[in-house]
Amino acid sequence: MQRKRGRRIQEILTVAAELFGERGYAAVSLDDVAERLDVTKGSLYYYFASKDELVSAAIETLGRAWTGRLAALPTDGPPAQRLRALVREHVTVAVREHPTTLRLFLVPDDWPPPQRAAIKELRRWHDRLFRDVIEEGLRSGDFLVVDLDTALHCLHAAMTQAPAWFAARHGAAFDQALDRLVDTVLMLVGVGPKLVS
Amino acid sequence: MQRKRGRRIQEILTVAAELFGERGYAAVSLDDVAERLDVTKGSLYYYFASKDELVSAAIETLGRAWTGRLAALPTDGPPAQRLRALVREHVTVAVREHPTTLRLFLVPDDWPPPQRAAIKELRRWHDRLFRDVIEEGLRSGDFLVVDLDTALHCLHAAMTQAPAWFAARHGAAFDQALDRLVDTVLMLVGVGPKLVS
DNA sequence: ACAAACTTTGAACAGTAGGTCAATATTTGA
DNA sequence: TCAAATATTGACCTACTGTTCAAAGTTTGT
Repeated sequence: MQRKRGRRIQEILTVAAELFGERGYAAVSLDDVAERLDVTKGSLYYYFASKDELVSAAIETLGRAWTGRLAALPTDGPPAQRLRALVREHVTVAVREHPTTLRLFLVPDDWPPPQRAAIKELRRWHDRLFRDVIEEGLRSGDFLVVDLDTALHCLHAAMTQAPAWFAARHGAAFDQALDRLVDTVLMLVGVGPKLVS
Repeated sequence: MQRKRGRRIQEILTVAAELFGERGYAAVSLDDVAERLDVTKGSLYYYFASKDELVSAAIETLGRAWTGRLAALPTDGPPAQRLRALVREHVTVAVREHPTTLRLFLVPDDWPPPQRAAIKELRRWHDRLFRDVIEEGLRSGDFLVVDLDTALHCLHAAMTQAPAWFAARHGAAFDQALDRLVDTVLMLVGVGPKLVS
């Protein structure tokens, strides 16, 4: 059945994304991937033509799922509420479901050129989602930034690093940390505690 | 002469820090390092006993120089001014003098255990510098944060990612971008444009 | 000028990497 | 049940890795 093949491929991609996310492209061998799947290296070549193709597919699958989660959030309501939801969802997905894949978004230079394009497009997608909300908030006067691009950079940086800080927190501690992160990054767009400059 | 040996070692460490910063530990071979130095791999072993020892030394040298630059900044004046100076210096050093070494501070998991300790201590040092200034600002009422640790995390994330954004900017464009970054991250501690929450 | 100290080389070694493939095992469909 | 399709193996190849080291080249002090 084609179904079965699809599932097997998905299994492989999940494990691959995990490993590459943990240790990076160069530090993970196909033997490593195969071992975690309890098969031998040769089997991987039955599904993927090369290491590059495997990692490309892993990145794309993961990115598609992630972007889908963010795009599924409601697009109405006040900008501050929407931005909070976006940040919340992004970090939650990162920490809870893909705790080891931050590297994909972190250091594009880590990856061979063929993969960089895919990663950059993924980042562009995410950027779009956040940019739209912030632009709306700026128009409505709910937000205030020094510079939109810079604010987005900082926002993205904070979220990308978050999984590393949150790795050790679970349950209530995680929720608490997430609350604080959301409130803190909202300050980047002028929402929250105020102070005269 | 011992002087000459010291200089040679320094040359090697500079090149090594560059390369490891660019591509990470696993992706850089000793042949790569040797090639950029126009020597053969064997020569490196005359100065360093192993790849690990070389990379350890590179990290330590770089970290010492960097921390020194930050610690040399004046420790008087209003907190906002001091924090601005710290961010400015940090990003300037990163972009102008060590444009390719962000990885050292970015993904500790990239490095073998022996090196992680050194990197973490380096980060602790940096954290101290920024934490002290922010704490002073909080006491004096100049700053306002949701949570000190979270604000520091965000600040650090933004600065660490900065070299990647700034890589393409030179001259006036760089200064402008740096200004915007400094103003933006200052919002994390409640300084700048205000807005009711 | 020359010997001692310092530096670099290049070959060699064992281990591991990505990749290939014929042989084998398993599943599927009729 | 049995042959065709699908999936997995494990041995093998070549290239490259970190590392060692005897030999050769270069600097230095006298």
